[in-house]
Amino acid sequence: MQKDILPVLKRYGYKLTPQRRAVISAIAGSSNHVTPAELCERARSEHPKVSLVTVYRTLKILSDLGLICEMHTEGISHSYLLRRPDEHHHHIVCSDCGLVVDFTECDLSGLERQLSSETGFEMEHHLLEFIGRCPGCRR
Amino acid sequence: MQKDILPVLKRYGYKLTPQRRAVISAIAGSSNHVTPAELCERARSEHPKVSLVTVYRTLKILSDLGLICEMHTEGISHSYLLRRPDEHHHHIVCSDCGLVVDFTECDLSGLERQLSSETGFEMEHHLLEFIGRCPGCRR
DNA sequence: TACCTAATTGATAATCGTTTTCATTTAAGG
DNA sequence: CCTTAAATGAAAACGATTATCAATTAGGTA
Repeated sequence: MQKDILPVLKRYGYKLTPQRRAVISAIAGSSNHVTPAELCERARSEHPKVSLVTVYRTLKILSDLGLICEMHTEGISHSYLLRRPDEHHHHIVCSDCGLVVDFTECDLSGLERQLSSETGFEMEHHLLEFIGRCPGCRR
Repeated sequence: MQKDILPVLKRYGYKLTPQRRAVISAIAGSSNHVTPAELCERARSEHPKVSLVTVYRTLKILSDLGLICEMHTEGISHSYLLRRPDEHHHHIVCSDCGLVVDFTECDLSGLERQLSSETGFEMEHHLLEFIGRCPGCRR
């Protein structure tokens, strides 16, 4: 997890401050999507002096490097998740506890081809997310 | 378009004020998704005294009645589109001009069933959106 | 047509999430 | 160690959205 992230930051010339380590460790240790405010709280349990501003800045870096996914589930504030599979993938999100499971076999190429020829659109990308209840929350 | 919307509002006891008519006419007359601020501007061309607050309130009503779709494309402010097909449907959005085309044939039931059995999730709904360039913007 | 009343409006202020500013601190290479 | 550019946190700025409240108005009723 962090073992993968930290060297990447270093390679790009970012300094490995305790605050950054705490934020990264917090997001890497969560299998749920988290908002910046939640992430800040979790990071503080590891390093009490993490400011929300630093959380935003760290998320910006991770996002620029393609290391996190922004979730599309509606809500007031954005939420993020560590990018786990390297490949193109999508998410299944539990509407109850927020657990996120990744999946990579999205075969939308047929639908995409059909819609392209019907509408004349040249597709660039797509956005797919399943929302449901995870085994744990179903009892 | 508006011909469908106005009676619904009336049926639910909402008053048909000139401001509301202007907002509804503005969103009904657009085949692009619009932000509240854009909608306010367009509504003002019909009724100069439409306040942004009223736009937000009207959007809230339309949303509660299921008459508009909230778009998932990232951005600072939300954007909305009149709900055109009654059925379950999704959108193809032009990344250049914002044109939105609806489609109803999304056969995700196979994928959904497969993912359900693999993960144990009980699916509630899904979110699908294609982003591409429309025929006009491709020249 | 002329009220009546509850719903609606707009101005203003409040709120929430996010970004910028800037002076101080610090990681990390020499 | 030293040095320096990068990173930090506090505070303020900012943009989108929501709440407050007094004044206006749609639409039913006398």
